Amino acid sequence: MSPKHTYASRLSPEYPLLGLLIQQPAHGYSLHQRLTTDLGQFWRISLSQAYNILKRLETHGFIIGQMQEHVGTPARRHFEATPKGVKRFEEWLFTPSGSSVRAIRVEFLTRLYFTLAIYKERASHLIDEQITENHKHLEIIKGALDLLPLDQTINRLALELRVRQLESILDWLPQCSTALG
Amino acid sequence: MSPKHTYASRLSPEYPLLGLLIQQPAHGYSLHQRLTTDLGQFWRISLSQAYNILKRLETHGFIIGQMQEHVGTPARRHFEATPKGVKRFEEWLFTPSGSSVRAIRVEFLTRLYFTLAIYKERASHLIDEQITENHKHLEIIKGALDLLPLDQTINRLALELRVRQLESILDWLPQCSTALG
DNA sequence: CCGATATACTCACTGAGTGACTAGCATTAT
DNA sequence: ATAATGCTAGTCACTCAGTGAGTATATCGG
Repeated sequence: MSPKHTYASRLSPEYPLLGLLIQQPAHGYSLHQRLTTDLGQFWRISLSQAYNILKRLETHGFIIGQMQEHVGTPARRHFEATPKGVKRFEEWLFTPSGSSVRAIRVEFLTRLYFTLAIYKERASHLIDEQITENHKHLEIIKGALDLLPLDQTINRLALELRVRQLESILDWLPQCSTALG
Repeated sequence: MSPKHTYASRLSPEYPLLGLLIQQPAHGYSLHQRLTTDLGQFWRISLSQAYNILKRLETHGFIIGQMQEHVGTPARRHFEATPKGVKRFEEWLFTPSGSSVRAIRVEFLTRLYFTLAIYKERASHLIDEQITENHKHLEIIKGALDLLPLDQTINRLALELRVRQLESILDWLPQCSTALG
């Protein structure tokens, strides 16, 4: 009955949606609105995709939805997270973000948002953790670049770009601390 | 018979695969190997995904594959691009890359690789075009940042990161010109 | 009363990406 | 000699990502 595998990567839009639902139960439409206003600079999903994800979260038992017979408005389903859903969300929230550029932009910022909202005292630790993680990652990339033959022009350019990107992230991360106070 | 829509975005792995096939016909396995060695720092797809894409390219008529009865080795299919496939690839190659971070890392570098390999004289134009495109994009992001209320903490952080990322790309782009000589 | 816009959601689809599986051949270790 | 390992070559069935068209009601200005 229940799906065998659940592939959803840590960057999946299912996590911000689940997190918002934990903060406040809602129906699909308003949930999507909250996502596009509160996290709109790094989460942009269509309304229908939001509904797709809600459907999946429900079949996995992470949320439950019930019809709300509010007279005068179109029928709508009110969703809230189950304990299982809360557990899933918190497990995600407490596992370190990847250090790829995309992971920082999307995964780390999302985790920072919810950490600030729910577990504010952990936020500064989250940032520090990410800084050391990125330093490590930067060294690895630099090492790979050293090993790459000089005639691998395009691959070298790609790595040099990643080095610059990671350095600029490391410049930016301390700025996140200003969001704490 | 033929599919109604073809959504494949400009960042789709179908383009590097198609491009490599145009350069040199091959069977799936060796094609995948070429991708992971020649473009491996920005294209990482699994073998089965490569086969998925080859299958799609074939049903769309962009490539054709025929069994190769080479005795002594397992049966394998030899693919080559059709004129329709070449047309599709070149249309993609000549439309400007997006200026998102991901588009630069993946789409622009891929286009640069094939431009250097096939139309070397266009490469410097490609780079200049991308530089002006990114300058424009940077101004747009900066404008959006100015308009964003100060209390939109997370969204502002996201935009500030994008500004830094775009600036570091603009530092990096001139370096690509060294690949020309 | 009419049309535009906002609310609220469904459906069918293409495309991205994974992981388990099959199978032949070659090399290496025992 | 043979058993184990690993490379070559590919298939299959699946989940997840994301789009676009379509449905239907409510609200509000003119």
